[in-house]
Amino acid sequence: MSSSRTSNTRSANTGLQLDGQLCFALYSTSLALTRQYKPLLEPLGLTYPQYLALLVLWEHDALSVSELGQRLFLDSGTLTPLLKRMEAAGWLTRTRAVDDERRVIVALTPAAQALRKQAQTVSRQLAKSTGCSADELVDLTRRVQQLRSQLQADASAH
Amino acid sequence: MSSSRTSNTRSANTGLQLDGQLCFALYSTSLALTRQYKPLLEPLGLTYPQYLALLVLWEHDALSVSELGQRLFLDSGTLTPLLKRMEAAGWLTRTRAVDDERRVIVALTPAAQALRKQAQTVSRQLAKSTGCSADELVDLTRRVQQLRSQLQADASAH
DNA sequence: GGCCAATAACTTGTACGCAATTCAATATCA
DNA sequence: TGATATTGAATTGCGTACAAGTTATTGGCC
Repeated sequence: MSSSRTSNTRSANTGLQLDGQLCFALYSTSLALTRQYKPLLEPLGLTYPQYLALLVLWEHDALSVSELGQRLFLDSGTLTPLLKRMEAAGWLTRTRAVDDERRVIVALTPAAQALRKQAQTVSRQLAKSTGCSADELVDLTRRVQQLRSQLQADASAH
Repeated sequence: MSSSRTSNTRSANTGLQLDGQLCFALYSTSLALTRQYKPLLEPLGLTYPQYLALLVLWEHDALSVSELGQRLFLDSGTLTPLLKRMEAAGWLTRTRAVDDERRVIVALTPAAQALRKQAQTVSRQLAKSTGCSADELVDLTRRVQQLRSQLQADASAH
């Protein structure tokens, strides 16, 4: 009667098996993706979070640190040192906004603009190593995004 | 249809939109999950990776560092300091194996064993904040796990 | 104008991840 | 057996993440 799931011989499921946890699946898969990106980004002198920042700025250049943070779901404590490293590497400039000197505007250099084409190759290679069809990728992405939205809604509800 | 900004639309997809990237969805959602866990684990004095280590050891106590690492997809560079902190906190012991002194066996203390019941509450609360049904969770987990397997297969085929 | 709360970014301290290296213990083989 | 290779942890160095606290600037409000 109280016997739980039919499938999967695992008896007495306490909800604490590592293998069954969505959280761990996302955690370990996200790290695996970063590892997959590394050899592709290393020749360009970029880390994965830095590449994400470029993705945002290629779409919309000249954002403030907090606007960038809203899109990446990261705060200034993470972004400030990351952006300083990217500035030192020559990918972007950081300048105080004239109308509001609290804001720091991040803008791409020509070097970063020129990098955009190579990045497409990186994205395509990654998509290939997932072994998924385009439709599968779109569907899975949407589901994971929806989960993120739900978590954020739940978090802000307290 | 020429260059310039915005284009929230799906036209001219170069594969470089942040929003469309599965990689970023997994990355940001994984971080969001860790943030969600934090207030639940903080009262127990645990971080999320430490909680994952406990999940493994609750299922199978007394593993070597590398066996633990295989299950968590983490290496000794990450685990050694993490396990030392957990040892200092009284959750586990680290002892050299008698038959092979290179191996370090990690075993739970009674305190960590006693924590298992409270952890079930944590897991259940998290599942609730995802807003997903049990079936949805199982399905999404399987898909993400499959993606992880595919990436690892691709990586080892380099 | 002067006071004060809010805001944006920066800083500090802790804890991961991971590549690369080091070190000790074990395994292999001429 | 002794030389050598391999293995398992630990260490080092760098780059995130993030909470908490600091500083400078701005926007009300009287």
